[in-house]
Amino acid sequence: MGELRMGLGTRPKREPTAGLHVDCATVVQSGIKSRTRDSLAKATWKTNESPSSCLVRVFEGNIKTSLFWNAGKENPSEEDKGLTSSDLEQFAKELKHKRITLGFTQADVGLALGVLYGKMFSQTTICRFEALQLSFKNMCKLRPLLERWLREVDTNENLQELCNLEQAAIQARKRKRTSIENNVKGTLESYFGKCPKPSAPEIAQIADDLNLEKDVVRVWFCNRRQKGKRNAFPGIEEYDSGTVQYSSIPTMALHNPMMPQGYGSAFASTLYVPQFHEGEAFPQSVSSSMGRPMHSS
DNA sequence: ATGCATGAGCC
DNA sequence: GCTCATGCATA
Repeated sequence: MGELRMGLGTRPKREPTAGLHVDCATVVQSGIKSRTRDSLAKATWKTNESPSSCLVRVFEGNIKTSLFWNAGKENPSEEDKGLTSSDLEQFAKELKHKRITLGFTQADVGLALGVLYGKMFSQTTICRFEALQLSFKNMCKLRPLLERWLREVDTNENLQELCNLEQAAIQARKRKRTSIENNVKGTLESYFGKCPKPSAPEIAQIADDLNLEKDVVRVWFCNRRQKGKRNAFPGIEEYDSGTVQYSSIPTMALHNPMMPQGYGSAFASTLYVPQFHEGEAFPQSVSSSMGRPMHSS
């Protein structure tokens, strides 16, 4: 059961290299794999086989498909290369449309990727993919997998059951989440406006001022920077870390003359803009006039 | 849908 | 100690 937890219960470790500690050769020889997708799940589901043993088998199948995934990684031709942002934009729409049409949730899709290809993703990631809120590179990387799901989901009636199975194996993992008050967030934003990359002492100072833990502040800045780059599809950046010109947060994200045409509304709408609240560091007008036009779904 | 957190990889 | 990909937890 230890192995099972490793594969399905715990967060998948960063990709290929150390992710799978099971002897793949052994698994490959077991000859279990592809039948999984056809009838195994449905059959075992109804035959009283314990979920765990069934899952072990599903997992074994995954290992082989993950080999496929790993192999694909060495073939960058399809990744960053031929993909344009409008390709991605269109694909994301198609994905979402089909997903909804077929009655799948974002979580279902993430789970399905795990079941089918051995690389599971969370609802969060699928959501961000659909909303084009991942980095360009990340989008390119995920697209092939989702594309395959798009094609295979039609011919795979057992998918839903497999997903249900897998879901049952996911145990609740506890993690803390600090909640930062809105006014404090506003202050952090203003600090960020002056300096998006504070040094350790500066972080300590800020933490002290705001009565937060240093780590919380550090992570907040990391996340804030990442958010600024999240939609950094070629040509778009919220701020230029090289040319020190941070001073007025709101304005920098405002008009972006460099916005490539292909990005259109979807990208503009996902470009992050700080949200300020009443009585905070920055005038409401700036952020509210900017808003996020149409957030689908 | 999004905020805060984690961890691998890198400098 | 940072970036980046990713996800739990929650609004």
